[in-house]
Amino acid sequence: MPRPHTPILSPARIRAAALALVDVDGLEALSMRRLATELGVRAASLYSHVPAKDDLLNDIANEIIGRVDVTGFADGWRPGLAAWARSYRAVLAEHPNMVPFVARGPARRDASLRMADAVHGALVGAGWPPREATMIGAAVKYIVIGAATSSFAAGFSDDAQLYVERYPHLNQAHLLRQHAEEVDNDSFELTLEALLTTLDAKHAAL
Amino acid sequence: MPRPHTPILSPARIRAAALALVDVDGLEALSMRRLATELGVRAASLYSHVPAKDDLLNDIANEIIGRVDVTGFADGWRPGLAAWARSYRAVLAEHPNMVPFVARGPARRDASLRMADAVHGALVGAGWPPREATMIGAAVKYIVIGAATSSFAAGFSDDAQLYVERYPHLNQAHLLRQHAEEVDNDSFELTLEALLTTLDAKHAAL
DNA sequence: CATTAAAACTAACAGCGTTCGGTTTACGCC
DNA sequence: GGCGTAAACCGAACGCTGTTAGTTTTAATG
Repeated sequence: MPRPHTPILSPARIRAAALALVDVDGLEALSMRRLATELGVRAASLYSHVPAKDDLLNDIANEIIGRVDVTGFADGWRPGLAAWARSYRAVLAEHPNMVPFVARGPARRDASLRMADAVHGALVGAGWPPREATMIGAAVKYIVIGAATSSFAAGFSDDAQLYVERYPHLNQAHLLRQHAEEVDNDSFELTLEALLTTLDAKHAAL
Repeated sequence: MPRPHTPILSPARIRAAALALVDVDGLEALSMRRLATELGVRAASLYSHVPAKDDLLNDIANEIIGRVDVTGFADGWRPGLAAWARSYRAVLAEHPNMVPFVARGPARRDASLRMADAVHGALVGAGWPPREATMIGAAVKYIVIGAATSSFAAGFSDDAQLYVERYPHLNQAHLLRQHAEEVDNDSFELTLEALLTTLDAKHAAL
């Protein structure tokens, strides 16, 4: 196939197809050949638009992080933190298969730095010492990344018998999957609220 | 090479070599051929002792989780939680390159289930309702996994110029790497203490 | 209209996980 | 003590992977 009238490929189109593939079939299902097939093209053609698979994934991760909302800090550091954390988690939850990749090498990516810059700036502006601000940003990130990576309940089996025998205290564990989303959400909120409450006290004592 | 006088390989020796390789060169550097070379053997020979690469990694992950100490609950639920969380984090910190793998598919692995069973049992035994106990276990896991995966400060560059220009609030970020361990530790402790303090209040109100 | 460059292609390389079948030798059994 | 079995290792191969080189066709540019 020669050069077509209008280009079949573009970086944006490749990213979109790759993300769709990852969302549906998982990160390990993404191969350049399969991605090319999905786009009606051969693998080598992708390299006219994307330097390498890793760069492609990095660009996608950047795009995802860029969707995190940090505008909530206009209402103060506390509502700002809460809104940021929930938006962060929601954005990751839309692409759970990308989370392992997004969680790695956090800085360096422009969107991550912009986000960190906005958060740090808002906290320092609200009176937090820089070092505290750094720790607060890290703490929220831990909770969000942890909640996004290890969606707790999802890993359990539905098979009741498996647990009753060897793990007596987990005798209700087979029910977890049905309430997974709710349990995960409540656990996240519990952790986040705990942090915010502690920070409230700390900020008042500044 | 024929059958040797004393076997060169064993599952335990293979696991040890694989973990050493991952620790030194990263998860993606682990290939069956390279692992075999490290053991003075050819790749095919490994399959007499290990069903597949994925099973090997799962066994290693299981071994790692098995080292987490849950005996602290003998002193009560609060010191127990604190000791468990710190041990959990310390165990993961010894093998940071394994964390992405360990964090996936949390249950199913025997050691993970034993750990969850011990924690859940201790919490329920201390008067926490089962649902709260589940959430508390999940919350601690979030914090530990989050702290272990996204060692916050490590991702920043040492190049000051990079930050000053485009991310004004991160103008001290280039110093982070030098204090990375300390910042990470303090952030983890901050989050954990926040959770424990909130749980204290909740437990008193039961 | 000639030239350049873009966008796709085919073919290939090295490395991957894994399987098959073969060779040699240690071990259990009579 | 000899023998059969199976353990332990090996070479070769399959189909997959990311990536590169070189080629072909055509759109865009002077």
